[in-house]
Amino acid sequence: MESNILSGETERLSASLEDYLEAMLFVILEKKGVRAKDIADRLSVSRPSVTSALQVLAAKRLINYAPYDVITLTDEGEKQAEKILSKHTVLQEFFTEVLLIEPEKAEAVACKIEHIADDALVERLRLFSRFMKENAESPEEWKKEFMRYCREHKMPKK
Amino acid sequence: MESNILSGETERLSASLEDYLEAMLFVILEKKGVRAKDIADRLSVSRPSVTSALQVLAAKRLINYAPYDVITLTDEGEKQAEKILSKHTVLQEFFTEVLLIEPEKAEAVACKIEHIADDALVERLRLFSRFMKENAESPEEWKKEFMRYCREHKMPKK
DNA sequence: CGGAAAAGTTAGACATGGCTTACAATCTTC
DNA sequence: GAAGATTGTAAGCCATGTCTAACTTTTCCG
Repeated sequence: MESNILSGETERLSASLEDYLEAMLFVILEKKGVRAKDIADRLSVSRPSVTSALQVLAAKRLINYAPYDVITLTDEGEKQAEKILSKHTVLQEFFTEVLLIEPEKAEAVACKIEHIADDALVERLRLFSRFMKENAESPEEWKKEFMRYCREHKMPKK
Repeated sequence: MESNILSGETERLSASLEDYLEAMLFVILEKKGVRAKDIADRLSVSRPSVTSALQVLAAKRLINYAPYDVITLTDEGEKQAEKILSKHTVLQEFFTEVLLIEPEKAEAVACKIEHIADDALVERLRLFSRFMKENAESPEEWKKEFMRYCREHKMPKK
C-alpha cells in the first residue's frame, strides 16, 4: 500500500527495471564500469530515461548511485542482475539447442521472456535442455530428425 | 505517425488488448454472447477498464461496439483472437506435455508468454511438442526418464 | 407499471515508462 | 586553463492502462 518510489522495499521488479539492471551487469562484465551512456546505447533508450531508472533502482537499494558519480551494483543488485542474466542464458540455449532457432531470433525472444518466466519454469527448462543433450541415445540424431520433421511440416504461407 | 486512438490501423496489439480480445472469444465460445461484465470478471479488472479497452478495440475495427449495445467480434477481431488463443494452447501443451509442469502453472505462464512469442516461435514449439509425441521411440518412456532426471537434479532450496 | 438492482459509462486520478528540450557538470585537448 | 564535446540531469509532456466515485441505462420482477 504505502510503497512508492522512495521505499526501498523488495517488490518484484518491472520488466523495464530488470532490463536496466541486466544491462548494467552486462556492461560491467566486459568493461571496468558502467556509464549511463552505455546503458542508453545498449537498451536503445534516451539518456534521460536511464537517469530516471537509475533513481528508482537506487531507491530500491539495488545500485549505488549519486548524481554525476560512479554507478555500481549493490550486493543485492548484483544478485538480482545475475539471476536475470542466467535466465536469459537458459532461454537462449533452449531456443538454439533444442528448438534449433537462429541465435539472433533466440536472443530477441529470450530478452522478453526472461522477465516473465518464473524461477521454477526456467529451472525446468534448463533441466530439459540438459536432458536432451545428455540422455538422447544419439544427441545429434534427434536434432537431424527434428529438422527434417520441421521441413516436412513447413508452414504453407506468410 | 498519424495513427492514434481513432485510426483503424493494424498495428500490433498490446498485451493488454490481446487479453481483452482473447477473453471475449473465450466467453463467446462457452456462452451465447459476451457482456462487459464477463470480461471484467475473467480478467479481474474493473468495469471501466473494460469500457476503455472496448473503445480502443472498436476504433481498431476488431469488435462491433456501441454504448449499451451488444458486443461482437468482427471477422478481423475473431481472426486475431483465435490466433492468440491458439498460441495459448500450444504453449500450454508444451508446458504440460513436454516440460511436465502442473496445468495451473502452465496456464499462468502461457497467459503471459502468448503475447510475446512471435508466430514462428510458437509454430516451432508446436512442431516440437508433436515431434516429441510422435517420434519418440517410446512416447511415455522419455517422460519417465525426464521425470527421474528432474528428481535427481532437484534444486536444493527455495 | 414502476422501482431497485445490475450493468455500463464518464470523469478524473494515478503509476509507469518512455520521450524531447534545455541546462549543468565533466572531460579532452590544445 | 579555457573552449568545445561529451555525458548527466531536470522539467515537462505524452501514451498506456489501471483504478474509484458517481452517473446513466437497462433489466428484472413484484
